Amino acid sequence: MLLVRVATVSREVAATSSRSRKKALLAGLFREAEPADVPVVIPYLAGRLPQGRLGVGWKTLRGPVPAADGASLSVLETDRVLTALKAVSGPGSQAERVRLVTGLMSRATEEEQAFLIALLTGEVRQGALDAAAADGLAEASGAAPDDVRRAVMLAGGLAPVAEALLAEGPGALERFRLTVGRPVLPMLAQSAASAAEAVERLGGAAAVEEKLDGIRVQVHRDGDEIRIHTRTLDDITDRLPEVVAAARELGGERLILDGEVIALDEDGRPRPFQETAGRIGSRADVATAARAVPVSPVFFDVLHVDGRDLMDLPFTERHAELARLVPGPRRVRRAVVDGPGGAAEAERFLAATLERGHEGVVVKALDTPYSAGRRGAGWLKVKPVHTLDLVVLAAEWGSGRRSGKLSNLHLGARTADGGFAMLGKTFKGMTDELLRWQTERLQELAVEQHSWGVTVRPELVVEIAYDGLQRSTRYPAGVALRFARVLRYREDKPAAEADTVETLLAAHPAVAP
DNA sequence: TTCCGACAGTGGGGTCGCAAT
DNA sequence: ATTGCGACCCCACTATCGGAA
Repeated sequence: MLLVRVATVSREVAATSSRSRKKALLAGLFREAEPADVPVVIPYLAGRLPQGRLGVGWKTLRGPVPAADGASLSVLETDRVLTALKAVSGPGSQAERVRLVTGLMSRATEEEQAFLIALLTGEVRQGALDAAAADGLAEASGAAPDDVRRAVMLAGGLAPVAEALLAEGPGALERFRLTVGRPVLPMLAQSAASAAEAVERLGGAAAVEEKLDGIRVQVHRDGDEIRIHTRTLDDITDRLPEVVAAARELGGERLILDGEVIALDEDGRPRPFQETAGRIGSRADVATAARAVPVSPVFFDVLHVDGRDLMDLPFTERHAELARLVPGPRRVRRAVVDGPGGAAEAERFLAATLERGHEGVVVKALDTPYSAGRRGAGWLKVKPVHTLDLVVLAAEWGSGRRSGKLSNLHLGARTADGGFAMLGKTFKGMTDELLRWQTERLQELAVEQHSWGVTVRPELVVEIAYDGLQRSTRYPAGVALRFARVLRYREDKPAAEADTVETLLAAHPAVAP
């Protein structure tokens, strides 16, 4: 198959807002693909590279390359070049990457170039990715959409399912079963404003579990063989020797466990997320990193035990197995609440959890199965929200559906000398109406136009929600906001009454520099 | 007919490893 | 030794389509 077919279909998918039309377009091309093309075409149309990321980003792709006149590049030739690109390393590798990319681009038409750039940067914004591709695959193969999605989730990706389905038909789906050693997409949680609201929404008995601010892991044990995967299924086994050792101490020979890895102090209090993340990101000298910042696994779910799949069982039953296999200190603390006092009890558990230094809680329905790969309504996370009144210092032009709108705000707090210190940026929490309004308002306040946006007179006050402070080397106060989002503008409030760096630091003494 | 679940898009800060400077 | 890029951790929120109610 020629690359131009994929590029054209991607453009057509992007052009329609109808999801059923997107699905039909994807299905059409899936049917058209030869068996040899399938492992490449399927990921391409889901906006992914079969090789994963290649070490090529915007900067590497910046040089414009004259486009080819006619479409001659095949999907498989493209894939061969990108496989070669992935293998490049060592001194001179950057020049070699540029050489390979330039060679590929020079053989591509303008439309193909645009698609390749989007693919390489991971920004194929066609309004249809994993879920749409799975549905398209179902339509193309005649399999039931739910069965395809389940197989994709169990396989950890679309490509193997697509190959089997298109070669053998719907019967091939039976092969995709939960397998120890093969990671499954983890279940995610929705958000709730309070523990009481979460209990209310679940309507009935619920488990309230502490939410640890670490790295999500899925641990597979097959006898002495241990594998550890992240939320995106990356294998990080080699970075976590102490977690491997801990997993060997558990009950059961063949297990799949879900949990969090976190750095704790001697007294069991959590260290800042930045320390856990730095430790788990360290690959070069694991032994040294592990001595400096040891981490612990803490589990909250189990998907498989010694030949029995537990994913479809109610949480209560899965947790009973977990308690049998994993000792208390290696399990997340929890309380089961029920009845009229349940909401209040959940709030008390949340308060106690925060007191111990943790991030919040996850409230879980007791009767729901493990919805792998989904943001299930049976898990609701609750974290405390802080707010500040900050001053807009600048705003950046948005992209995509926000083109032509001032979107990303630079946020400042007042300083002792009467100026403002930037604490971070945010683009979150804005409705289309608010984007329109702030674009107009900020243009009125603009003192300087840049290619990236505008700087403004520091007069507009905006109420910001955030999850906490983190240390920063980038911002002048030495701290930055974590997960900042807009709640509302405070036109009633002059900038002179906005919050100060001093009060912010006082509110987060543990993080203050 | 209205409601709501699921997806995709729009980007945020930090940290590490690696290559280039 | 420092700097810049890319990958990958953490992530919140809104708009929209289409099936559920």
